Amino acid sequence: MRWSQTFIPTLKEVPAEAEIISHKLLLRAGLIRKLTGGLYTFLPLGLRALRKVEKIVREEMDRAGALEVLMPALQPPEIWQKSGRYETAQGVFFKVRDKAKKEWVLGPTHEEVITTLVAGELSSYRQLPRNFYQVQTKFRDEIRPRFGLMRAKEFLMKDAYSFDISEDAANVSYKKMYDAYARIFTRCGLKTMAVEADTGVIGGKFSHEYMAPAETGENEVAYCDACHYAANVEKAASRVTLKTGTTQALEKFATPGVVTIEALTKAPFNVPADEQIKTLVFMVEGKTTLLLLRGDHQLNEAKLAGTLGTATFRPAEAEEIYTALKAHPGSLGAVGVKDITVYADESLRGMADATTGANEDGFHLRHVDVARDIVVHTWADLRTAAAGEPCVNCGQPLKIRRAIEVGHVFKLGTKYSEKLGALFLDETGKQQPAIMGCYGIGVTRTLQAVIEQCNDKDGIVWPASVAPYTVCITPLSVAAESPVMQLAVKIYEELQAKGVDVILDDRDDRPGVKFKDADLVGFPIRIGIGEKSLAKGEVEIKPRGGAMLLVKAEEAVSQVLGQLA
RNA sequence: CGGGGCGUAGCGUAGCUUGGUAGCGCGCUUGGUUCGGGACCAAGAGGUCGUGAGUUCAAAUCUCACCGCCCCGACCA
Repeated sequence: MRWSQTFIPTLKEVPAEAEIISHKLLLRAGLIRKLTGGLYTFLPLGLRALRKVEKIVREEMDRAGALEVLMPALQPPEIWQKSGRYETAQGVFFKVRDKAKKEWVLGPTHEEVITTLVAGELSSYRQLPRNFYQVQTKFRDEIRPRFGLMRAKEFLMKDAYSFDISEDAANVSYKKMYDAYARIFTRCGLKTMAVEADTGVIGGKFSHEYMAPAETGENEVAYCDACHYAANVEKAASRVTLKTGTTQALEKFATPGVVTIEALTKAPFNVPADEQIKTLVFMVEGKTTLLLLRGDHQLNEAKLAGTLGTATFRPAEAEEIYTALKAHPGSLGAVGVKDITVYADESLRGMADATTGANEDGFHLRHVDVARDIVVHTWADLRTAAAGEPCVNCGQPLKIRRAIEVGHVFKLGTKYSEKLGALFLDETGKQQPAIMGCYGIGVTRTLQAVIEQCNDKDGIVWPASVAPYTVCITPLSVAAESPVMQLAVKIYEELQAKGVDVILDDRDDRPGVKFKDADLVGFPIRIGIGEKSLAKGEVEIKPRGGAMLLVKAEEAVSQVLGQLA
């Protein structure tokens, strides 16, 4: 491609709408343009890079034995009613109506469609396992689209769905996808880590997320360098360091005006936060519920949802709290509480000599022995793991870093196959629901994650595998009869003949403009051809972010091919 | 939806407090000089100042409503 014949609208200045580096570079390098919030047009260069990510995804999915299909983006609400997600996924749908006023939904995901297909087409264990995938536009009415392609209303996703006859077989399918994902991201030049994840509203038994570490990521990952434990903080566990003390008689003491953990740590009380019990009041499906945590710990709502088996809960209002405990927040406790369900975090098990609210405004209790003084209905892991806490596996301190979720693999089980009738006959002639897995990669998000990880002060530094063009030839004179341009065209044609994606910057611009643009867009290799070096029979080969190499003109093509190999 | 910020030419912005001819840089057009890291000179084109009401002799500027965008939180690939 000749630069003058394509469309690469680079920007010197950063559009005000962009906050993070990858979003700025997507706009500045002329890869995308915004139509409106959360909706973007891919320009020729951006589309080329996107297609390269897609190609890698397809190759690895095919290699893993998945079969490509293409499902409708427009879906009937009936299948969502069948699965039960018409209600639970309510918030994400874009809905449309046809001429007859019938409602349709734009697909946010395709479990319902694929399971309906399989229900009709597969009926014997002999036909399984099967794994279908597609690369398709998804529509989600995101609460808050942001960061360009990172979270958009419409985005390109690779989704795959596996169907198996047994748990063991399903685990094999899961592992295949898990491994394929690692290869996909590695080939895209993206550093990722697979972490244990919460399954959320999709449901299912377990899942892993592929996380691309980046300061601007929307997720936090807890991980251990010593044993390679890694989990989304929504899911991450840490070991408990037991705080025990001597058991003495309960004692109520006055704490006028003290309504925070923090205040109680100060003089004259001096009670360390990790010796306090934090009492939270939640309304769980309409029922008042107490949650107990150590004073220095934070509630993890994803874990709470998992423990409760429902996501229908909220912090109680002030009046509800007073009605239940006859005290206001800051003086709450669970000592002596009856008739209210109490959930306690594991870190409190066996705790003694603790301090907690007395359920009387202005008073706390000390010398609390949890086992002796509090009736706990359910013990569970309810706290958010924090950096420095001991790893559940090996006890070494956990670290926490931010990351971008680029892929997610789920072991689903039979939730959808049962509801939508994806049943098969086993060897004994017995009807069984297929065991499913589902697997997603945000293709557009992956592209942006690559840019977020691969850039410097001058622009993008593309991995060759996903660069829109791998080589940019920059002749400093573009007059057709000039030796510089003639050599440029010759090298251009030779590289094209070798199947290299090459762009020839034939614009009649000053060298500085061309160099800056090439750096901004970030082509992996730039071949500079100017009169000075050509006088010595040499051309410049400049890897993006690497050192320039002077080579004989006739060796340029083989040099470049060697570098790309 | 809650909290915060912002809408002025394709992009980045000044002007708004204290109402009175809409300004600058980049980009764009034409001509000339330049030509190895975002050139220079000259002449131009381009604006319903987000929209609608209101106050006023007069509104980018003051008031109200609405719309849109960005950031923080809940959601997710």
